[in-house]
Amino acid sequence: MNISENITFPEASQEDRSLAIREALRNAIVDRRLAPGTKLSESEVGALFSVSRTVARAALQMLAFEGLVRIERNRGAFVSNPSPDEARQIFASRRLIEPGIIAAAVERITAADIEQFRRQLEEEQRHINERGPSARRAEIKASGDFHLMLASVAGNVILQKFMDELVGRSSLVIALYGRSGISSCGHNEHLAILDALEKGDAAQASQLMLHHIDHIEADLDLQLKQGFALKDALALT
Amino acid sequence: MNISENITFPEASQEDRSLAIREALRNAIVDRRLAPGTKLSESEVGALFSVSRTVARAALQMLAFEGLVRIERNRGAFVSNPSPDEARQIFASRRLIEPGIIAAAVERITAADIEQFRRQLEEEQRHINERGPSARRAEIKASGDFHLMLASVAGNVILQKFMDELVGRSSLVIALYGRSGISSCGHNEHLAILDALEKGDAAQASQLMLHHIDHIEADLDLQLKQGFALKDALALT
DNA sequence: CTTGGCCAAATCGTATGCAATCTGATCTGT
DNA sequence: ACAGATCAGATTGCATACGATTTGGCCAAG
Repeated sequence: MNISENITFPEASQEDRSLAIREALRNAIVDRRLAPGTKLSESEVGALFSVSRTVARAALQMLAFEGLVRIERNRGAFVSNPSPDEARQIFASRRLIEPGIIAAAVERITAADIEQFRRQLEEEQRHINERGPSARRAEIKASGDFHLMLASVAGNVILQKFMDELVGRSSLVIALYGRSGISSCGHNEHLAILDALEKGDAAQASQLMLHHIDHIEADLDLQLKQGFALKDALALT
Repeated sequence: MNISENITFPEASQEDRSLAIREALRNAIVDRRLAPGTKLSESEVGALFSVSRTVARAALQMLAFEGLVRIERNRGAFVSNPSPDEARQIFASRRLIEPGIIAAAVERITAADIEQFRRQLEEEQRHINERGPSARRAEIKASGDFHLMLASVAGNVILQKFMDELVGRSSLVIALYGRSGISSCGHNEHLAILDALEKGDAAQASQLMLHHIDHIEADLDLQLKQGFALKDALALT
């Protein structure tokens, strides 16, 4: 039990490396640095992170479980290219789950939580103010984080896991089908939801959340891309 | 492209073997042939199914994602021992999701679906009539299958996946905390739900489903086991 | 010039080997 | 006799090796 061993900085890399790779790839996919359809070869991923194919493979399989990549037998892993129909199912699922999360969060939220939410929303505002593609990525990510924090406050780990998956897939869908202009309006809705939460008004917060999800989905170009779906049916299904 | 190659019987075993192992272990866990806390060593699982540790490990990791096993680093995989609190979260999640599934299913259910449901419910009834531990296992499984069929009819693959996980975990919880006597009353509730679905009455079907979930949860011994939770905090948490 | 089949390169699926870590049993010193 | 350290056995984490499958290009026949 050498103390020196424990003093080594909190073994960040010592942790499961496949988890770190999963996280890095997840961010890259959600940020759209990795375009849908991109092939993620096991050897390539392994080489990028200086690990063997074994651990790269584990990371890819985790992402496949989350729906962010699609694995075809003997062919490899590809960044998911969710169809418009899948996108609608994602938002339908969120409309079911998020009001329940609100209801649970209202019961448990603390003043400290609210303070943290406010800081998070300021961060979000900052990303909205800067323009440019990388700021837009950060904006999508920050917007997702708001919903994840909410799920965390709700205190139901299962719903939290579901929201993890749904937010990741939503970010991918927004990056794919989103129109750039209007998405910033979501920020005000986040603020309004937080205010309702602070007042303890679960019903209003739920209503606001539902409208918020509606707005996000309405901001997508799901109909026009049907011709697109035809094309990538030939290209990569 | 030899035709003879295609004629070879649909390579059922040639498919991913880890998926088959996952399924087998999943059934064993849900049927309670594998008790919570049981260690699932990679070598042991591999030997049982005549595969290498690699594929056994993949199966165990999939089960860990579903929450049916718990993997501790450098220690191995164990059958999950969900806490009463976790059980409550599972049912809270189901109360959110299943009414939404009902609403979607009402729109899409066909006469053929209803016919299939009726056959499934007859099967369920048969298991209830026989007594004995193996019949009880089959009863729990059949009851879960009803909910899974519902999710399948709803046509939302994401919710379907969530329900897969929730039903599996519920079965584990029921096997752990369930009182044997009353659970058969669930069958009538399934019938009532199906009737409401057939009439196209989504509101009533949702109400019935919520009550059904309430009844399942009320049938559990979640309070008394808190002393138990203390004990297994020392034993294997 | 087009079409079909064949072959090689690349990639995946799986088995196995080695190092690291944990468990729990023995041994020693007080 | 008991407490704590040490060591052996077992098990996991990871890397690598080998066979299987797919892919894309080349060559030949029509």
